[in-house]
Amino acid sequence: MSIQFSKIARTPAYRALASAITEQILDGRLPEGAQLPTEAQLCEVFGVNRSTVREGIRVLEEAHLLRRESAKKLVVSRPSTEQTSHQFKRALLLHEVSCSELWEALIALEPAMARHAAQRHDEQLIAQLRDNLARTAETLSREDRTEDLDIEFHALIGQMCGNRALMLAREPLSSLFYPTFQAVLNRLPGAGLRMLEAHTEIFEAIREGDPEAAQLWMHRHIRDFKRGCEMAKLDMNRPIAAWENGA
Amino acid sequence: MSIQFSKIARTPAYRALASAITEQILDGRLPEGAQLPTEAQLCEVFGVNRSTVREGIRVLEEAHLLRRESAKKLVVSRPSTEQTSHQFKRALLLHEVSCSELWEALIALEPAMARHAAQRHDEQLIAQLRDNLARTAETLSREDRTEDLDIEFHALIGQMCGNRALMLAREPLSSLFYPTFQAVLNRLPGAGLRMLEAHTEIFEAIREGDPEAAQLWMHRHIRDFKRGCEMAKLDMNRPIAAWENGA
DNA sequence: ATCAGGGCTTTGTCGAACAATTTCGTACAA
DNA sequence: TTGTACGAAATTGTTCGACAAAGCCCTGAT
Repeated sequence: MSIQFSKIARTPAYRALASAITEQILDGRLPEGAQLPTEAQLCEVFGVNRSTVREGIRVLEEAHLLRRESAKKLVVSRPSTEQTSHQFKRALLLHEVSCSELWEALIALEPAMARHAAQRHDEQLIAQLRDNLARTAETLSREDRTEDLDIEFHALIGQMCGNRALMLAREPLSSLFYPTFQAVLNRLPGAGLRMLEAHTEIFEAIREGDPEAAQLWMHRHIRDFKRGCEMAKLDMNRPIAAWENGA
Repeated sequence: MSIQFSKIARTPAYRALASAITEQILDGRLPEGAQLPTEAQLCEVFGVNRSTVREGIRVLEEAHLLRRESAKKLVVSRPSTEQTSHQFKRALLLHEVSCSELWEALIALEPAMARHAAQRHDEQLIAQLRDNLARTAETLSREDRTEDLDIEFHALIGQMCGNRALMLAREPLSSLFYPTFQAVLNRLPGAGLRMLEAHTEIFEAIREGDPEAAQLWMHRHIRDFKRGCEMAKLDMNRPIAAWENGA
């Protein structure tokens, strides 16, 4: 019988350093906002050269576990919603996920979020929603950037439902849909008005604290959108593409 | 009137380098699998020192846009499902998202996925599901690692629905729920059997290609799980915690 | 006490070097 | 001609040392 050997794991020092710090962050020994030692001190602690330390820090910065607060203050951080959502978006983009895949995910999430939003009463967010509707009505007459207000409307509902897991999952999907929104609104004359009507119904349901109605109208709204895509002759099976303001 | 100045963006060279390469990857000039020049060549191209080049590469590696294929072969990569899902999980963990938030997201996603799964006919995945059920039945008598099989069952349905957006959103949520599954199964004697029954119904619906039934049973299954948490006296408002095998 | 200035610290970047390992090319053997 | 083994070159991971620029702190003058 022969002895079994497994491959020797050759971990570079910069990676070992990054892992060591990551571990301390994840188990709470390094809490959010804690300031890290200087590069020179890290050299001593880990017994490696500054170049190596710096490579390790790059890794952690990109993972958003560290960030620079000022030019020479490196602190422990937690990945922000935007950062996480940005990573998610990029992955979906590179995998060339199709519009229908996105849409199927949205129609699962958005109605649920509207439902939860209706169960909360946040006067400030209700006011923001009202304001959003007013601006939408106004821009409709000018045929101008309506899609931005659509995105905003749904984002506000996301905030209102107060569920970070849902928010984190929804935001990238919604934002990747932007070019499609744009296309539908441009090609279908009645789409903007129809959108405003649906938004209004959803808003009313949320304001009155009626989860069922909010969910139902949101479901209709999203379903309608797909119909809009079909009427605008958009190919839902084509992969989504990045749009200028953020990939 | 005074001239307005905006802050001068002082981008470090390693970051500029990372951005330049990222851009080329995102717009397709550097396709998946393409091999990058050596560090020395990158030094020449960008006119910076090798240390700087290396810091830039670390950034891209951590973003999973580059990976080492062999020790000295650096190729363009797209973030894998596991990598993206890992980032997502870590973010949810660090933000101390509560069990009920996770659950609300899952009950929005899982039934939709079961529905889509029932609309496909993948004999191989159906066979895998059948096998999973058999193993679940077997382990039930031994009270042994049933939670692993639960995770696997839902993952298989995720694969079956064939929607990568849904899969990417669901996987981290499900996996973060692991310790909770475990707790419920340990504390509630009948929970394992009840789970198996629900899985069986879902499986049958999918096998018969009945989307409505698949969705309905999955919904019941997830709803039941919350009930299980309540009966097991688990506090759903407590933040989720990492479990040993992967944070 | 407040403010300005100067010195120290720290980061970003550079250049050069070396060990270990991989890859390549070549010469040799079948 | 093909296959193989050896040696050389290339490449990465890492170290050391250095310097400019920018930020921070302390002190001294007002």
